[in-house]
Order: sequence, then C-alpha cells, then structure tokens
Amino acid sequence: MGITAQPGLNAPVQMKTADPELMRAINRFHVMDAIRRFGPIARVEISDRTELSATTVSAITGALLDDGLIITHQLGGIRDAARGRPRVLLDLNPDAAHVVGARLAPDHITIATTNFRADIRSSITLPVRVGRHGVSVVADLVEDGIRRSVADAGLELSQISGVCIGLPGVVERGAGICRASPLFGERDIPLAAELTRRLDGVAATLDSDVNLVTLAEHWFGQARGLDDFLVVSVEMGLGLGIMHKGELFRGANGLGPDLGDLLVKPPNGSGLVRLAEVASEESMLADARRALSASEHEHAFRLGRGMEKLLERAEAGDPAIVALLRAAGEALGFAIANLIVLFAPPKVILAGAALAAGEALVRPLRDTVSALLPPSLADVADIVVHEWGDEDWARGAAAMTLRDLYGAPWGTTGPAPHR
Amino acid sequence: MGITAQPGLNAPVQMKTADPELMRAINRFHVMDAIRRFGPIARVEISDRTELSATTVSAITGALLDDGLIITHQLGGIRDAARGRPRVLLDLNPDAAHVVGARLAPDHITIATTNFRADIRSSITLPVRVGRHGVSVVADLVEDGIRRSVADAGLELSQISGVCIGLPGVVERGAGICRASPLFGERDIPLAAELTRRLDGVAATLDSDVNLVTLAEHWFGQARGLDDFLVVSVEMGLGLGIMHKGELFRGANGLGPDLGDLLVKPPNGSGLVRLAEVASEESMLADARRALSASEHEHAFRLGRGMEKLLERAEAGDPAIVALLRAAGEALGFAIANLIVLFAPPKVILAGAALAAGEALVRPLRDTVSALLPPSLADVADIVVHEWGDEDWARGAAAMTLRDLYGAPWGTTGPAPHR
DNA sequence: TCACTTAAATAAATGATGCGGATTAAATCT
DNA sequence: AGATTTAATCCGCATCATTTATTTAAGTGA
Repeated sequence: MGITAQPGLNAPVQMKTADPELMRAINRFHVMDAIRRFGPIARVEISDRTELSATTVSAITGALLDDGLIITHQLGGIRDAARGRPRVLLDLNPDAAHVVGARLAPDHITIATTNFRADIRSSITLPVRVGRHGVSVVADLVEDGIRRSVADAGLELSQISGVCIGLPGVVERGAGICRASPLFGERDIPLAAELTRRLDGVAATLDSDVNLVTLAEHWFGQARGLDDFLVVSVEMGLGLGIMHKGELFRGANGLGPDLGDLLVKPPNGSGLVRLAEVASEESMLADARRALSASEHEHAFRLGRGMEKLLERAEAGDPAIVALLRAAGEALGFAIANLIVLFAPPKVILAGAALAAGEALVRPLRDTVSALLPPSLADVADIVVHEWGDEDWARGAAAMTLRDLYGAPWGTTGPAPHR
Repeated sequence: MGITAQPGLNAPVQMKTADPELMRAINRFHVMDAIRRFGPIARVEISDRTELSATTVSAITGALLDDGLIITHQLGGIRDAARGRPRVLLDLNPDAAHVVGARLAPDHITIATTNFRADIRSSITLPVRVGRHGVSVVADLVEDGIRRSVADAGLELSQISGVCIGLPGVVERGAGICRASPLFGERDIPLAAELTRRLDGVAATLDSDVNLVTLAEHWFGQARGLDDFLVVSVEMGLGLGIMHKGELFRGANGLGPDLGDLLVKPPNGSGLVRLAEVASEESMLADARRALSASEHEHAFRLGRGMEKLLERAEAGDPAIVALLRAAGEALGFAIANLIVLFAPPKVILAGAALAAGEALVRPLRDTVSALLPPSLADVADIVVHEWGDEDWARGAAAMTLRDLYGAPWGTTGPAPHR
C-alpha cells in the first residue's frame, strides 16, 4: 500500500543523468506542484500553467488519479459566461497519504499528523524540558508522541508514509544526523535512524527547524509564490533558512548554517561575540535573570515562562529589560543587514517565540537594518514578522516529508513514487 | 557559421518543463563537461564517469564530432598491459570557436582572445585609469581593444562566438546591466547591449569580476573538482563569488553580492563601517597616503603604483603601514569568518591585487578567522591565496562565455547550441 | 429539439531519447 | 594464424512527449 518517503539519501555525485524516467518524473512533479499550489484546478489550466500539452497533462493526471494521489472535484465553481463542457477540477487527495511532523523546542515537543494536503488531523504538545533529558529519553517521548498522534488521527502507524523531525541546531538532513543542537550536549546524534528503527521502519528524516518554517512559509505562509526569501528564527537558538530559486539552500555539506555562530559587535562593548550570546532566547533570559536578580520574578523564569515574563516587564517599561531587548534587536539587525547584502532577498521573515517580545525587539532591529544598509539596498528587502503556533512548525515538518512524496526529481530528494 | 553565445536571457518563470530536447541537452552537456574536465578521454571512460550507456555516449560524441566541437586524438597515450582495441581519445576542438574575455580594473583593461579550450591566443593590456573616463570612452577603448586582440589572434570579428566583460561592482548578468561599480559614477549602465551593438552583433555579456575568477578557479585553478567554495577578491572593490554544488550562486535577482557593503567592526573604534572602507585597495591607499602625508612617496601613489609602494613600506616594517594592513586583514577575517559560518565551504580562495601585500595582510586575516570561528567550524575551510595575472582574469571571462557555449541546460544559461 | 462551445479523452503518427544485446574493429597474446 | 580482449558501433525495442485529428461529454442558447 501507500507511498513511502525516501529519506534524504544519495547526494548525486554529479548532476543527474537524463533518461525518459527522469523526464516523466519532472513533468509529473510539475503537474503535482500545480495542483498543490493552485488548489482545485482544471486540466486545461494545468496545461496552461505548466506549458505541457493537454495530452500529456491528461496522461499524467490519469496516472495520478489511478494512483489515488489526486481526486476530481466535480463542482465547477463559479462559471460565468461559460458555455462548453465544464471543467472538472482536480485536487490533491487528502487521504492519499499521511505524514507526521514533529518539532523539538527547548521546553516542549509538538507533534502533528497531517494528511496529504498538510491539513492537520491531530496534534499534541508535550511540555517537556528537552534539554534536561538524554537523547534516548527524548527519542522515547517522540516515539510515544508520534504513536499517540497517529492513533488520535484514527490511523495505524503502517499508514504513515514518513516522519520528519525538526530541531534547532546544525542538522545534516541527508545523513539524518544532528551534528549539534542547543538541546543536547552530545554531537553527531543519528536520530533519524534511531526513530526509523523505533517506528517499525517508517521512514524518519531530520531537518533543521528553520528549514521547516522556511518551507512552511513557502507553502502556506507569507512567502507563497516567492522564490527567494530568508527566514530568521529567534528561539532558543538562532536559525537561518534560505530559499533560493524555490529551493531550500543548504550549506556545502547539506547542513544548514547556524546563525547563532555569526559574529556581531555587541552594541555596548568593543569585542565581537556570537550572535547567540546576545540575541537568542537563552541569552536574553540569562541577562534578564541577572538584571532582575533575586527578585520576585525568579519563580517565573524557573518555570520556563521566561519569555512571557520578559515581555510583560518590557511592556511595563522596565528599563533593564527594554535595553536588553534593544541590544538583541540591534545585534539581529546587524546580522540581517549583512544577510541582505549577501542575498538581496525581497523578503525577510522573522519567526520564533522570542518575537513575541514585539516592538521592543523588532523596532530596534528594523531601525538598525535601515541605518546600516547602503542606499542601493535600502528598499530591497521587506522585513516581516510571522508568529507561528506550535502546530505550524509541526505542519512544516509534515510538509517537508510531503515534498519528498510529491516526488521532486531534483535536489536531494528521492525518486518519484512508483505506481 | 559557428556557434553563438546566447546572453543571459529568460529566467524561466518556473522550473523547466522536460521534453526529449532537454534530456538530450542535459546528457550532451554531461559529455561535453567530462571531455573538458578530463582532457583527452576515451568514450568508455566518458561512459563510466557519466553513467550514460556506451551507446548514448557514442551517439552524442558522434554528433559533437559532426558539429566539430570535439576532435579525435588518436594517440592512445600510455597503454600499459592494454590488449583489446585501443581507445580513441576525444578532446575539445580548440578551434571549434573563439571567444573574447575582457576585464576592467581600476587602472587597466585586459582583453584576451581564447579558443574553445580557453587557451589564450592573444591578449593585450591597456594601462587606462578607467575611472577617469566616462562610460562611452571606456566602451570605445574596450571595443578597440577587442578588435585588436581578435586581429592579433589572426581572426575576424565574425568568428567570435561571444564576449564577456568582467568588472567590479554589482552586475546583473541576465540583463547585461552594470548596476553599480566603483569604476563609474553612473548606475544602471546597459554595457552589454552597448558592446553588442559596437561589435557588429557579436553577443556580449557582463558579469561581476569575482564571478569570473570563481569560474576560472573551478575550471583551471585551485578549485578544480571542488563543487563548493568561496572566492573573495580584494581589489579596488571587494567581491564575493560563491560556487555551490558546481554552480555559481547569484543573488535573488541574478546579481552578485557586493562584499564591500558588508558591515564590520573596525578593529580600532566602536562603530560599524562598510568593509570597503577598511579593506579595499582604495581605502588602504587613502589611509596610507594619510599616514605618509606629504612625503616622498606621494609621487608613487599618484602614478597608480600605490599598492606596490605600500607593500614595499610594509616589508620595510613601516609601523603605520603594517598597522593599516593588519586592520584590513582583521576586517576581512571577520567577514570571512561569518561567510564560513553561513556556507561552510571546504575552501576559501583569496584573489586580487591587494593580496600582493602578502603576509602583512594575510596573517592577521588568518589569525582573525581562526580566533573567531567556533570550534565546530574551525577546520572546515581551507583558506588559500591565489594570485592571478591579468590574463587569468580575462581567461575567466572567456570561460564564462564558453560555459554558455558548452550548453549547460540549467540555470540562467541559454539553450544548447543547435546543429 | 438542434446547433454551438468548451473540456477532456482517445487514437495514430512522428520523432527523439536511452538501453540492452549482438556485432564489428583493432589491437595483443599464445 | 587463431584466440582473446577491449572499444566502439549497429540494430531492435520500449518509453515518453508532441502534434494532429477525432470522439465523447456536458453544458449554453435559440
């Protein structure tokens, strides 16, 4: 039954060699992509958009229908002044497959089961201080969470086509290894293999959490239809996602950059520090704890409600907190200005829990960026904040698996699903 | 007759749709690329390397032979213990086409005519202070230089398949427009169209000069066979070339980044300045002039021999100059450390006239990089200096045109040459 | 009811591709 | 000279997309 995601795998030694199979895979992907992006859509319109001939589209959609990946959606919709045969609309078959996305954050784990259209069918959030536990405990929790979420969605584990786990840090997706993460003391954790084993062979992949949001933004967020943009996530760690020509840009070895390692000039002081030491949630909380030492807020920080408390104090105008957020914002602004210089993206999206701090952090960030950018780049990039719920991150993880399922024949993705 | 390069052109609205023609173009390119990279090579070996079937390779090489793009090179070479039918070696036909590369530098223009294998057939260097003249004068000089170089190579202009002009600054290759350059006061100069017109319709393209070195490094420099690396050029301006998965990475709009716009912390001082204000040749000379004010060296700087003079003083141990170079090296080191964080390239190549300053600049650069990089990235990137002669840059420009001629069917490159 | 229009499927012909297996070519070895 | 080995090519086959035309569907409009 069903489709199975091919985890990361074989980085092609060189560019793929072309054969009829590749040709078909490419066109098939185009059709799938058109259907995914343009909702219920008629064959003629697919033909228009993809510039494939009507015959080819018919053939491919026929195969997709046979495979159960898409369904017909008879309602012609609004047909004004339409005379001839009504178009029959095609759409992804929501039930063609189900995938699970999980996201590991410092103080909770969110897991969502989605259908083939990335609609969430069930989700759960486990309030866990991930860093407090070892890898095997976390793997246990994730395994149980996944089994639970799948059951909640009324499914069997065997019906799941793939699982994607997103976590902060440096992740080598192809190998399924977490090279380094603020969540774990260990390095080079082969988490994907471990979970695949635990989940009775259901393919599990690993990715950096920023990449998940980046894909999510591209698919259903603020960057729909945008083929070049950056996502900066401000969480416990700092992440950078790069979408370039519609593809996720991964570093040289297939591992994403860790923005936290970027070096910035601290607003007060003359040395250089890692960005993570100024602008990550972790560092901000540490600073705040220092500023409000031994006060009544200590309790809140202990409970992991730190950022909320921090925001509260900022709104109350606590000068220490405001200064701290400004410092973080300025450091981020510096980093983002440099990223804009490098990539000239039309849009930069800020995501992550720390953004809840709102204008106290974002305004200095924007001000810094516009102060630092040269005039020629002043209006290139639109900086927007997008606050995502926990579910959305998990949905991004699910989308990452679906992307493989849809069968993109290029990049590090596996081959098209067979038959 | 002959092949004609298709300048930049049509950024595909979406990923190319696959048809047999594309398939052939892809495989054809693979074969061409194998021949270019692995010198005289037998068909079997192409088959091995490309993983194309022997039949396909035979068909493609047959067509290439018909087109005159490659030639047979009967000498079997060293055949030890070879028994069967001897392999016939194939190689690029040096005379299949000729291209011209030009490179505009602050104080000279170098132009080279090369054959199909990027062997230089003639080259000239015009000692011109480019910045002193308007665009039309420069275009005049380039036109005349190209005509002269072509004639020197014993060719007619009509035999030239394409021309590529490299210059510092922000260049939008696809449009053939120089958006901004330290050489010109004006912006948005449509230099490619202008030169195409002047050269009786020979296709002229524009590119950032760093991209030329980057391609040159990939083809015949220190990055042969490396599919991920960075090139930082330190000249009048500061440039960054990014090779990612064997392809030149261009910014969102197809324009390369200007490293000079990166913001760095000046070693002495607390604000932020553009990297170009610390580490470009221009700024270093300005600082040097200030340091050695009204001295006997003034004359040298006037004559454009500034960098040589500077190097001379540095070797003599002039503390002001040494400090100046250290400052530049440290600023570059900071920038490069951040680039390594972002891209994790196995190699970073430093190129450009300013590198002649040698260890006085490079040592602080290296020291800064290793001091700033986090341990996890400490050994990722190999930083090397590569000093290029003027001809080499021009050769890079020629290679850029050849790359199109070879017919890479992806990226922003034009279609495969016909018939 | 009967044209008319548009959508989609179907069929046949064409051309291009790559592949596998058999075949020819050109050397060396015995 | 004949066997052997390796290189390159030839022949037939299957796949796939494209074009053109034909057919079936399912509406609208008079």
